[in-house]
Amino acid sequence: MTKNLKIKAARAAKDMTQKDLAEAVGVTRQTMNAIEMGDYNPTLNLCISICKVLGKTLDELFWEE
Amino acid sequence: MTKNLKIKAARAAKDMTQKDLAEAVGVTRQTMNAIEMGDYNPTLNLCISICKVLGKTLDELFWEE
DNA sequence: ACAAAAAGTCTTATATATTTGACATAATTT
DNA sequence: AAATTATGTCAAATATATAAGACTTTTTGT
Repeated sequence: MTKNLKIKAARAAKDMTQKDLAEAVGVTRQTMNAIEMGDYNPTLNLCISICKVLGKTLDELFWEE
Repeated sequence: MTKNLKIKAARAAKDMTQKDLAEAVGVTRQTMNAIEMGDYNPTLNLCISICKVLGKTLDELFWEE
């Protein structure tokens, strides 16, 4: 699996730390970190929560051509 | 959670049964059924596999406004 | 250069996605 | 109408996502 830089970028755009995002989404900092690092297979609901907090869509954050 | 009719429709468009789709995706028929029934929180990788088999995108199958 | 904050990594424990098998009902086919 | 196929559902077992805590490294700020 590959790093998810889109989340990192969207997070930066909102000036949020991994911890901030994790709390906003209701998940652990370690989980958020693992997702960004790409060694994780998150749950759809978690993906959707992340999207909503960051104001992005599933395709924008989790789809790769 | 609510029924995922988008998957059902995309599946119908390809003339695939739940079992067909499940096998193409490498998952159990029960799992596919549960996802369509909406009482499930599938994994991102599984969602992506479903999308690829059905020729759709994450937003098209799993995003709700 | 130092201090503090943020990010990355590991281990153990817990919650939950997914499997397997079996059975019931709905829909199709002959 | 009988037989076959597709769908829906349940219970028990297994695999894996996520939690919690501790520690290291990297980045940022002063």
